[in-house]
Amino acid sequence: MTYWLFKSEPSTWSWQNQAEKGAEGEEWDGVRNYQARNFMREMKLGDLGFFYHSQSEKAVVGIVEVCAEVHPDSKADDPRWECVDIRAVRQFTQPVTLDQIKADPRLGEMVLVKNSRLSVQPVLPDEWAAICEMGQTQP
DNA sequence: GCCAACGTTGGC
DNA sequence: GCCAACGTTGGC
Repeated sequence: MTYWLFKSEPSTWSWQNQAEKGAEGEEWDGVRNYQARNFMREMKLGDLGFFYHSQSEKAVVGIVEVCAEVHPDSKADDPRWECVDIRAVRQFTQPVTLDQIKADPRLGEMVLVKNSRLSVQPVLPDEWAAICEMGQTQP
C-alpha cells in the first residue's frame, strides 16, 4: 500500500464536491504535469490518499481511496494525459493546516513542503500516521 | 494581487 | 540539445 496526496483548489473541486460523488468516486482529471501523472500511473486500487485544499484554506481535509487505476483523462484532447478515479473515505475531524505541517519536525521532508507546486505526490507511512493523528482521524 | 519557483515550449 | 521566453501554480 502506498500513500498519496491530492491537491485541489476548493473553488474548482472541493472535498464537498468529492464527498457528494459517494462510493462511485470521480476522475481526478485536469492534471497536466508529467511528474504528477507518473505518480498516478503507480497507484493501485485501494491505495489511500490525503485530500488537500490549496489556496485560501491550505489544509488536509480528508482521506480518499483510489477506486479506478490509471486510464485516459476523458477531459483531455491529448492522449498522453491519464488519471485515476478516487472516492471520499472520511473527513478529518480536525483539518491539518500547512502551518501545522511546516511546524512539525516529522513532516519537514514532505513533498508538500519541499515542492509546493506538485499537485499529486507520494506520502511516507510515517507522515501518513502523523497527519492522521493531528487530524484526530483513524489512518 | 504579487511574485518566486517551476515546468513547458520553441527557436536556434 | 540548449536556453530564453513564457505560462501556471500556490504561498504570502
